[in-house]
Amino acid sequence: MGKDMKQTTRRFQQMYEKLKKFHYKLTPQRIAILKILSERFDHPRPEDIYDDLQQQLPTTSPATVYKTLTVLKKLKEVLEIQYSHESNRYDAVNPFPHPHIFCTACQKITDLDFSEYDILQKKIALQTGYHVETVCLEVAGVCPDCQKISESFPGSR
Amino acid sequence: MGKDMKQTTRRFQQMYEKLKKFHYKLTPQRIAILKILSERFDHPRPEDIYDDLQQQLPTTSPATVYKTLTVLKKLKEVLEIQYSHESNRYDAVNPFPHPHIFCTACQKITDLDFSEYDILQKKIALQTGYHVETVCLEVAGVCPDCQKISESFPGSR
DNA sequence: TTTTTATATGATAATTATTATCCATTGATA
DNA sequence: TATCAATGGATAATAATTATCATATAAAAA
Ligand SMILES: [Mn+2]
Ligand SMILES: [Mn+2]
Ligand SMILES: [Zn+2]
Ligand SMILES: [Zn+2]
Repeated sequence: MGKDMKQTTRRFQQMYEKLKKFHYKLTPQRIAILKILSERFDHPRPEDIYDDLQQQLPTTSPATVYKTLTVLKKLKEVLEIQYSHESNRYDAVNPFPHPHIFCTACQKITDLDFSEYDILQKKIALQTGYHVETVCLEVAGVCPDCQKISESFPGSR
Repeated sequence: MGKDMKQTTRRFQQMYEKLKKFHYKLTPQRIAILKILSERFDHPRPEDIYDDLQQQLPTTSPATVYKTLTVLKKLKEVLEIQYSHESNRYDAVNPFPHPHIFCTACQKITDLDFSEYDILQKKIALQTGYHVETVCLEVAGVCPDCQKISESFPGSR
């Protein structure tokens, strides 16, 4: 069993227990969604989750996916990444606020490992006098892999 | 003439000249929208701009507001601040990318004067190897004024 | 185990911001 | 002033999400 597998199982169990603790019903639909969420490291959209779900429970409705995400959001078991007039993306693997970086070439969303993110909140609070609640840092650019490709095919974009 | 007035006039002229330079027609609708945009420091939504516009040109359509904003966006004369499933907000007073802070109590959006924003891009590029194109930093919290109010009325929120 | 019941599901409609379409109008140029 | 491509306005289309509501069901109670 790989390390990802262990992490996946643990996240599934954490979410399962959280739902139980707060007396939400553990329906087959919800259990399937939890499993999908715990296995997807790529910040899926509701429709991505719905597509996966169709494999197992073909009668499920998209509304159920949205409703389950709403519940998990309330319980802070999934992080919602909002995009204007595109579908939201969700991260249940790491549900705590963290920054992301989006590659405009290959469209991949990756957790941004930016060491200073955690102290940003304090710095901003100090400089502005605000009581800071959320710090949303979303970066876009071209990933190293895609830079290599565009070097090999100059002028292709 | 106050300082804001001078700044307002200058921004109007800058936008006006930019449109002219790129051979966009200077219609009464566009001129009115430029004036509104140059005067509003509060990051208005398209519907806010439309409401103001109704005072002067009551037959204007919301589509015209959207189309004009699209043009100004392309010319980098307005900054679009995207909100998921809420209206976008626009800043033509300072059209260059900059961070904002939103007060969750009074709903005010203010330019975040965060001195380290400009170097964020380089730091992230260095740490990740990405060619960074945009850095979106949007903070939410309670502004100093609203903190005072909630001290005077403890437990009111 | 059966009964009960509050909650969840699924089908569908509603909502909302934005974009697309299309024809009549008009600003800019000659 | 005549010309014409660009623009405006009315309206339809789009797309993600949320609301509604009758039916089904997980879980607690009997
Ligand atoms: Mn993430
Ligand atoms: Mn601003
Ligand atoms: Zn890439
Ligand atoms: Zn405030």
